[in-house]
Amino acid sequence: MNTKPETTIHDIARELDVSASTVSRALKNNPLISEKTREKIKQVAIEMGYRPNVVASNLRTRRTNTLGVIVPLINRHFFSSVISGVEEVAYKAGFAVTISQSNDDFQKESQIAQALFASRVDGVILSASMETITSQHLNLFTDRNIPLVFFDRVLDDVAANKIVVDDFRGGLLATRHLIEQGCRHIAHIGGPLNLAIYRDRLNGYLKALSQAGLQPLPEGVLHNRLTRSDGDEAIRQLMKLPQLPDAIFCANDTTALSVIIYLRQQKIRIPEDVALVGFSNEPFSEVVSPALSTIKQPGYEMGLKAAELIIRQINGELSANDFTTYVMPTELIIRESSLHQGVVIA
Amino acid sequence: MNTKPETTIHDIARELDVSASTVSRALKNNPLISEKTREKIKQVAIEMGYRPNVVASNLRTRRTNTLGVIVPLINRHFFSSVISGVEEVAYKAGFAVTISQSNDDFQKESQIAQALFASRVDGVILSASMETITSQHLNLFTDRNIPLVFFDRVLDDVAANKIVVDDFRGGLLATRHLIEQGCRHIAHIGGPLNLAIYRDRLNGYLKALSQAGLQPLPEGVLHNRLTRSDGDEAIRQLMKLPQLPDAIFCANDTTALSVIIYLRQQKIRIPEDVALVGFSNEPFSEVVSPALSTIKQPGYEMGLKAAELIIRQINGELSANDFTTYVMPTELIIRESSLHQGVVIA
DNA sequence: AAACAAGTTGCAATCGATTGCATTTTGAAA
DNA sequence: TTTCAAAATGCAATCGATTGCAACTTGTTT
Repeated sequence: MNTKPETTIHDIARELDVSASTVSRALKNNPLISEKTREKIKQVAIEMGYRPNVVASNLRTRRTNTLGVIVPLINRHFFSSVISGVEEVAYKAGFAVTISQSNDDFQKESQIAQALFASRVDGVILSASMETITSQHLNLFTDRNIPLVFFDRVLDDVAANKIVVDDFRGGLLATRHLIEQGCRHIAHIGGPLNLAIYRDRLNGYLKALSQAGLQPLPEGVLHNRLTRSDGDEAIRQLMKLPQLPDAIFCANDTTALSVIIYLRQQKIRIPEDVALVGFSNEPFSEVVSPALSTIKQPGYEMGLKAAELIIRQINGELSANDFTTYVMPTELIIRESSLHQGVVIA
Repeated sequence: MNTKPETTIHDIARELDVSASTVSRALKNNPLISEKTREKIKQVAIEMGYRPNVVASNLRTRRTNTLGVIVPLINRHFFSSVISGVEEVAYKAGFAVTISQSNDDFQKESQIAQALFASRVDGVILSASMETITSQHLNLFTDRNIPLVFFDRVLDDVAANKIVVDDFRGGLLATRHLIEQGCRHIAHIGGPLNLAIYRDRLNGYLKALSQAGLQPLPEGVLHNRLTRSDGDEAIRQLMKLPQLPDAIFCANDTTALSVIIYLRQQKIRIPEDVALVGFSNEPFSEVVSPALSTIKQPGYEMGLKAAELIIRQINGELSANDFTTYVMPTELIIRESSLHQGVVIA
């Protein structure tokens, strides 16, 4: 009933009257070992139900073949897509993936970093919390040359490979599109400005406006943590302004959804009275009514890339002090929420 | 520029002229060590930037403080919610969480099991793939008393703690509700019958019908893997039947969404012509148009429970051969897609 | 047959922490 | 001061795999 005893290389060695080193080498297909003994050893290993003890191996080799991933919230489509991509690549390369969520709490992010460091992951893939301003908590990794790859919510002051979408262009395209629809009083619900992605989206928005000779809506540029309730609060605030917005560019789909729900309640028409563009292309965006225009972010592909990069860094295939920021393409998806011609899904 | 050398307990021991055992005990707050030396040791440990080598500790203690989680698809709201719950509890208890996805592929599920086994996770939380029929691949764990907890897609023939929702009751409530709305020709798009949850949902559906003296729609009970395209195919098939359905109970929201989109295209009204109930309460269900009636599944809470159970098993707090199936409550959420009175969101 | 290189295998230390048991120290009682 | 239990510390083996170096087998070449 209890655990059957584990077979070790020593047991196999004893069985065949060879040394443990020979067994170790044979199982690793080391060419030093003759084919004959190698085959025999492998045979016996199977018969004895041997499983290598990776923990012992890890101790000796100082590698864990484990990647740490820190995201704000696992349970969020964009992030779970990235994780899915990371897992896919990591699995094929023989790495395990350890996931932790910061809940957008800097304190927890730091503690997770500690924990991952203590557990000696070989590399860390990270998207920062909404609260993250400093990067000292990551010195643990940078100090010891433990590879670090950022995605989406990257930190400017850390030298590392980074994967982002073209947030500036996203903001630009979204806003320009709204302008083309005839909107002139365009508000923006943005994220915290300590994070580059939200600065970039904001700047894209500002650029599109200035290119069209327009001003941002006075008091109409808000910044919060972009949750459902933040969005709710923001839209209430916007609808109290002396000059009402005729369009809103939201820095994520979640707040755009809050806007849709609130406006629907208030019988304010979308897009006729207020046009709307979000960011991220969450699954609900396509099916919400009205369908939400948004900027597509290739989460899964970003995950693939992040994993590829970190594994190459771990394997020393990438220069250790020459980092690149990979900009993935964004795409504006135009749906009902911003279409003034008013095409309705057939 | 390169990695600074690691401090070990031996370094600390040498520094203070004590033995490594003393250091080890002191750092673990072992009462054998006097408070005075304990304090001194901790002090020096901090000064020297000591970090315990968990790998060495794991080797010695034969524990990894790691939980393995296998889900069909990370990037799916229900599953990522469960993972989120697992992570929450695990983190607090000092466990790392390793995630893998089977992509609903039995082959991959088996390989993941192998990998988790090899990496010596302390316990495994699992929701089976659509293809999983046998459970031999899990003998690895059961043979060696490695705790296993199933959730949602459980396997009948494995003795383990299991967490499910009341799928039978879900199917019953959903179907009964459709009957109460006046529907008489109710179809069902279900999942593979090798999985108990889909059998239960089907049986709930059948029970509700028979209680009302109704028959299942002839040729109107389909089984597939419940993807978007499966749903698409299924609804096309149903709409070719001699007796058209006036309602459909879908075993998940994904296929229900396929149905909504197809019927919308065909200008078939929901719920007037065909009423609809899904299962799982995905985030899009609330906002799709028409809003989808569905059965709520408490994913996050299931994750919390799964983690709690497996950790208690690992710690030997639970009898090792006395297993329970925990049935979480389901709740019918009634929305537009099944409301014949036709209340529209205000 | 001697000599030597190439091909195989083994020895033993190492990775760092843990722990049963032995030993030493401390302090109080006799 | 002696005695002895209690308290504190150290010894050394252990967890299982890896690897530089030494040692031993082959087989080939003069």
